[in-house]
Amino acid sequence: MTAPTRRERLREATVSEIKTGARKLLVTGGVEAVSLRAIARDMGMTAPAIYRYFPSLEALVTALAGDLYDELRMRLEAARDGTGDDPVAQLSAMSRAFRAWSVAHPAEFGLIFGAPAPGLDGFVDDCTDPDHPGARFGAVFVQPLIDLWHRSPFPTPPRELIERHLGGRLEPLRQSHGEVPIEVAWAFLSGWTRLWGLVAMEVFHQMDWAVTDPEALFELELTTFAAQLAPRP
Amino acid sequence: MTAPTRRERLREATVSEIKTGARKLLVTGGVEAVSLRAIARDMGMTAPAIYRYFPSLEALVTALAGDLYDELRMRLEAARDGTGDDPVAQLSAMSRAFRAWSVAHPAEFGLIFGAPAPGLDGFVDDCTDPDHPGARFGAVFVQPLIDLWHRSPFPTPPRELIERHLGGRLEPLRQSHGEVPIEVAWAFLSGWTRLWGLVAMEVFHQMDWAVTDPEALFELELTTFAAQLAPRP
DNA sequence: TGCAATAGTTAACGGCGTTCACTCAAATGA
DNA sequence: TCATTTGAGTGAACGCCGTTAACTATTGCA
Repeated sequence: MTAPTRRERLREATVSEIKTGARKLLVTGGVEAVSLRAIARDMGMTAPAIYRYFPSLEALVTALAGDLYDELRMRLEAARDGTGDDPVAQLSAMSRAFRAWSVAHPAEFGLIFGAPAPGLDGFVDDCTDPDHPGARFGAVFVQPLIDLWHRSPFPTPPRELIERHLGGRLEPLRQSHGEVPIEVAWAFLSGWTRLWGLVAMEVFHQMDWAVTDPEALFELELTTFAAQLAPRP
Repeated sequence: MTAPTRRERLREATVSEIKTGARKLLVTGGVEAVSLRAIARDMGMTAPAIYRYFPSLEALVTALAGDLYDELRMRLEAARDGTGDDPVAQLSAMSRAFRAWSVAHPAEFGLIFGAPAPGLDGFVDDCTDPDHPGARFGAVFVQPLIDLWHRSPFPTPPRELIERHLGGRLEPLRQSHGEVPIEVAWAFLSGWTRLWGLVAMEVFHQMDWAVTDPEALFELELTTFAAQLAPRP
């Protein structure tokens, strides 16, 4: 581990300048506005120069997506750490932070959570690797659920029903977290799906036709979902 | 209302040939593979000719999206009509049909339910119009829920909680269906969000890292959700 | 028969990703 | 110190793309 040379520092700076330019284009014009020529133009360079840093536009977008996962994950961790040690409160804070970031950054949300561009399939497929930014992100929700389960088990569908449907099909999830009770695995999947669906529908404007204040619906759903995590009677 | 002239018939045929070509490209290469030049090439035409039928590529894609909404809605209606008159059974059948179509047509799903392309914002915004294909689609789920509610009310969050959060914010939904009890409006939003989220996560490969058999998870969620629609004890 | 509308063409403009051959400055090593 | 290698960046080119403009040929109708 040696100190970075001058060249490495310059290179690093250029890489992040490219990413910054790409993100600016992403925000202002959507993913299809991200072009090597536009990035280079904004940097006072020519497009082929970027190939010294990324092998293709697609690779650049993939790298950007990874950064966005990390940024979002850190927001959630901050929200969690800024809350007491009640798992339900932590999960609520994380859910609000997730929605807040997503609503504030719709283009970025669309990039990492929307329909995968044909070329990005490789990126999302590799999510099986626990070091993948996407997997690291998802994992943030698992630990509080495990804590909550051990503290006061919440109601779930009957264990044998979960077993029957998901029995051997959760290896990926369990591998990344060691001992995950199957009820917790179910709760994670069910809860993350609901959270993601609610936020994605808002960000993608899929419920404008029915609701004028998506945040109100979000808070209502969060309230009822948190109530379902209360200990069984 | 007069019979279509010969010219109108030819024009109609060309329009649908264009759409067919566009869909083929959508399926094989994703939305970004849909190009006027490729469509025209496949038809033995030149690209500018398409401008006699659609004012822009974006307009063509928007028209295609409308067709897809209609196609999907008709699948759901067929599933509903092929089931008895038990609303819960109808809703289950419709949910399965929704997942089946979506999984079988990921590119089409991505077009109508994914991140709206910057230019398509107008399309999704106009969903407020009840004649919009998207609104007509969503409406299919509402009637069975109303029937069910009148037959045997299902458990919901306390009415005053719904009122407080969603009180005046459901005009669009209520306008399109006249008398919709607020509990039904909540159930629709909550249920549709869960269904959409679950299917979208599968189609967008957002849960490959955790689950190997998405259909199993879907059936489990469907089972538990249907159970929640049982009459209150 | 003649006129107007329609469907199609070619050519062109500017933008895009990407490749190739090239230049020039910076780091390296004898 | 000086030659050499490495790396960053340029400009031209290829083949895509959407879109516009000017133009031609055909169809339908009065």
